[in-house]
Amino acid sequence: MLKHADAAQMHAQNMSKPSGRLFAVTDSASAKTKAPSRIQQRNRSVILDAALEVFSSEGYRGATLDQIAKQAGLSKPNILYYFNGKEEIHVTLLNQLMTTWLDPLKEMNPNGDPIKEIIGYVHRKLDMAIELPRESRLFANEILQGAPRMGPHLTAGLKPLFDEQTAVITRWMDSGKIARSDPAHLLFSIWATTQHYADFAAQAEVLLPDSNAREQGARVFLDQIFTKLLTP
Amino acid sequence: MLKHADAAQMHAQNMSKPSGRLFAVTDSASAKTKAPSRIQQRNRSVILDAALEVFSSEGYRGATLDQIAKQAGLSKPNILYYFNGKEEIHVTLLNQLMTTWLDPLKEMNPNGDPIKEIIGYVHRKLDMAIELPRESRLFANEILQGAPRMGPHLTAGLKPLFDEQTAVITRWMDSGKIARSDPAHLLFSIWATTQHYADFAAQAEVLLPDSNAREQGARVFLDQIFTKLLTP
DNA sequence: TCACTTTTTTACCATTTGGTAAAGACACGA
DNA sequence: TCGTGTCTTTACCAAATGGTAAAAAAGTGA
Repeated sequence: MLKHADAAQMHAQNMSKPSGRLFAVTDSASAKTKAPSRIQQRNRSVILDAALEVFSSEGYRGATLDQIAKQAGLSKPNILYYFNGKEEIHVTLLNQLMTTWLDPLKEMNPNGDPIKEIIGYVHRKLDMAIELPRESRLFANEILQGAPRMGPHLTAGLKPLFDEQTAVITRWMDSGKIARSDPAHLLFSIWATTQHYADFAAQAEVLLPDSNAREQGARVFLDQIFTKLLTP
Repeated sequence: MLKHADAAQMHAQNMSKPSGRLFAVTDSASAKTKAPSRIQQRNRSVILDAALEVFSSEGYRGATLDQIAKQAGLSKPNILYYFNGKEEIHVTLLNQLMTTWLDPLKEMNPNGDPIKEIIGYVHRKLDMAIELPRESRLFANEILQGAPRMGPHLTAGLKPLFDEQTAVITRWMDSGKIARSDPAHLLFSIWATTQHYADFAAQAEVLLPDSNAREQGARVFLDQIFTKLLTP
């Protein structure tokens, strides 16, 4: 536990590193780290991709550095050369994820046609679940576990956007352009139904084996259920 | 890894146990184990309850026997006196869960009023998510991880019931009593929206802190969305 | 090519974790 | 109350796991 404290202090004092370990670029101010080399960029992203694979299917505690190393095609110490530890890798992934996750919601345009905007959001979310199932599961794992390392992100990142967009939806309802229903639960139901296809894929694959039919069926169904709900 | 094989063989040959370890009552035929004592019944259920708590919030690999022991108020070796290992505890929980999980779906009556039956199912599912969040999360964890120890259960238990009930729903649609939509995805959406309130509670609590309002809002919203979908 | 930095490997370590052996405490019917 | 079987504790262990030190290898600019 002292290791991190030591490293932080060294960094603050801008001391030279005694051993051959790269510095985490986590913080912002002071001691500007020099631009990452090509090797660094490549390996960091290889590691993050491998870690995404492992964390998303095993959860944080279930994932091991050995698994990640194997998946990345690197040795374990080599991985610890690029990241200060297992947790730092996980946190990095979570930080990246937050952006990806919030983007589609941001794109909802208050001035557009309400039904089109909301259905469009449903489609973007479904596309994400299908194209980025690992990200969806990483998120699901984190929330399932009580969001131990994402709590602040939810409060600082998601909550404001959520409040903003439920307000937009409320205004749409007030104007009579869509039928009235609880905007918060509307968003919940969009998240739940779309992410279900990534998070519960193991189940869906047993019950509806044809993956093309499943995707197509999901799209049609979600279109239908949300259109019916929203149509005044 | 030989331990299990040994134990299995010993059991098959009905040999007497050399050490003071209780036998798992996993199998059915042969070697009828004598009725469990009151202490045994109590402790097994205390352990299972503790394990449910821990497994559901940490996942299988994230959970440790020490955590379970502490939660149960027993020593680790004591726990291994009642169960042959971590996995056996987990499997026992999963087996119990399967029944609980399938029951509400079974209760859907083919001769009842279609909309009432389906909405009733939605309510039962929502009640379960709210009253048994640990079970919901245990299930979610297992499926998220690719259902490594539940795959057979899905195929043997859930799939037939799923096929049966989608057929019932299809007949209801054929008869014109409810609007047409994909029955499989209808069930998916019911599962997704209801379990969401247990599995993503950490997120929902940040976005909609008042738990009473949340539950009530969920009930009203789900009622509305599924009624609108089903009404011809 | 040479000196210097960055990257990778080898060889470890301390802790955690699932699990065991065996002795001791306890319960209870005879 | 005594003996037998049930339950619990103490004291371990081997493997797995996150992490480190330091040397070797590979790049790289001059």
